[in-house]
Amino acid sequence: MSTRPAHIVIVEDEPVTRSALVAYLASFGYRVSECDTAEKAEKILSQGTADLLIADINLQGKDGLEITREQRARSEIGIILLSGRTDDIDRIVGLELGADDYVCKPFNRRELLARVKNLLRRTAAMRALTRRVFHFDGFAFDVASRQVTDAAGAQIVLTRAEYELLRVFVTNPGTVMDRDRLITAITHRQDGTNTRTIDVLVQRLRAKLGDDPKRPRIFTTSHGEGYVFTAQLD
Amino acid sequence: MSTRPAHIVIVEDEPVTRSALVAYLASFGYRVSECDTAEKAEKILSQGTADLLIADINLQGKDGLEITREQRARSEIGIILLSGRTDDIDRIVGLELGADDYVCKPFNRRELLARVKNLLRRTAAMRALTRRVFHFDGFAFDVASRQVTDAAGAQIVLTRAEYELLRVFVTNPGTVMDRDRLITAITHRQDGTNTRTIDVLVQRLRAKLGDDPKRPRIFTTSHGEGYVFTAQLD
DNA sequence: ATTATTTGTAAAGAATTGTTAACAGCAGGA
DNA sequence: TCCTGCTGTTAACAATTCTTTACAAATAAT
Repeated sequence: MSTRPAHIVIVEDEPVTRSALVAYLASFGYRVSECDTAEKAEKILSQGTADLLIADINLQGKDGLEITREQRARSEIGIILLSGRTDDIDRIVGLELGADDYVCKPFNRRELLARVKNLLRRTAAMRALTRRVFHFDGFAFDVASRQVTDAAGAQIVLTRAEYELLRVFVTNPGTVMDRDRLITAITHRQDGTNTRTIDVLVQRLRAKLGDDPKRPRIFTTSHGEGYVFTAQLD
Repeated sequence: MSTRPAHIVIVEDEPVTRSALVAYLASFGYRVSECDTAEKAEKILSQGTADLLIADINLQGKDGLEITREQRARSEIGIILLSGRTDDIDRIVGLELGADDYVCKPFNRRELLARVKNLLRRTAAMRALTRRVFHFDGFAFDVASRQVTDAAGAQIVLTRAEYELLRVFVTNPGTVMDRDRLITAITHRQDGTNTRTIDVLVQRLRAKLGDDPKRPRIFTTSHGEGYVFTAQLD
C-alpha cells in the first residue's frame, strides 16, 4: 500500500533533543514539523494535516499536558508525551488526559520509532471515522449540513431522528447496536420510549436509501440483538 | 453512551499478579478472561470476541512475544505486554513485533488502566474498518458486511444465527467444535438453549451452501463430538 | 445382526422483526 | 385562533427467524 507519508509534529524546547528526533524520524520518510512552543504547535495542528503529535511534557509556558487536554477535546490525533523525569504522577495524568503513550528521556530512538509506527497504524483507522462526509453504497452523507445525496446527485431529505440514527450508524460501522443504545442516541432522554420506534425509523431510512431487509446492503438486522451498519465506507 | 463492555484477555502465569489484575479491571466493568498459558489464551482469542490482550512476556512454554507475533499476523487486537525486567531489548522487540504497549512490573494499576482505556479507544475504530473476506469452495464470505457470494457471484443471504455460526467455523478451520461451544457463540440468551438447535442451523447452512452431509465438503460432522469446518480456505 | 446412541430433517411453536396505519404534539401560516 | 402539514410515537397484524419437538436415518457398540 503506497500512501503518502504520515505527518508528525514535534514540540520540544531543548534544541539538541529536538533536532536529533526530527532527523531520525525524517530519515524514515516521515514528514516532520518541529516547534519549540505550544502556540506554534497548535498553529500547525489547527491545519488538520497532522497525524501524530510528540510533545515534551515540560515546556516553557503552556506544557505538554495542556496541549494534550486541548487536542484530545477536539481531535483524535495520536499523542506521545516525552518527559525528563520518571515520575509516576506525571505519566498517569498524561495518560488519563488521553495521551496514547509516554516515553522517558533519555529514550531509545528505535523504541520511539516502534511506538510511532504502532500508533500511526491505529490512528489511520480513527482518522477515517472523524471525517465530515461519509461515502457508502453510492451515497454521500454530510454530517455537518445533515444532507444525503444519492449516486445520481439527487438530494434525500432526512428528518431529525433519521439523521441522528444514520449518524450513529456511520460512526459505528460493523457494530451491532441494540435498540436501547439507538434510542438514547436519537432522543436524549433515558426514560421508556418504546423500542419499536427504532424499527419504524430504520424502516424509513431503508426506504429512503433503497435498502431491502431481505437482501440488506446497508442496514442489517441482527435478530434478538439490534441493527448493524454493514455498507462499505469509502 | 452505553455500549457493551470491552472483552480483555489476560495471560499471566503468576497467580497473585493475575488475580489482582483481573479483579481491578473487572471492577471497572470490563469483561475479563484469565489464563495461565498461551495455549488457553489462544483458544479464547480464536473465538474472535476479544478486544484487548494483556500478556506477560515471560511465560512457561510459548511466551508473550510469540503470542504477539502470531496474533498480529491474523488480527488487529490491541496488545499490551507485561514484563518483570526493564530490559530495552525485550521492550523494543515486543513493540516491533506489533505490541501496542509495554509495561514493566511492578506497574501502577492506574497507569495500566489509562493505557487500556486509550488503546481500546483506538482499536474500536480499527475493528470497524478491517475487512476480512474468507474464500472457500467457491464462496466468498465477507465478515464485515455479513454477506456470502457464491461462485456465480450470486448473493446468499444469511440470518443472524447462520452468520454467527459460519463466522465461528471459518475462524476455526479444522477444529472439532462441540455443540456447547457453538451454542455460546451464537445465542444471545442467558438461559440454556437446547443443543439440537445447532444441528438445525448447521443443516440450514448446508442447504444454503449446497453441502451434503453424506458427502461433506464444508461442514463435516464428527460423530459424538460436534462439527468441523473442512473446506480449504484460500 | 441387534441395540442404543447420535444425527438429519421436517414441521410446529415461540419470539422477534417488517410494515402499515393511526394518533398526538408542534411549528408555521392563514 | 384555527388550520395544515410534518414528525415522532404507538399499536396492530403479517412475515421472518429461532427454538423445540418428533421421527427417520445413520453410526457405533454389543
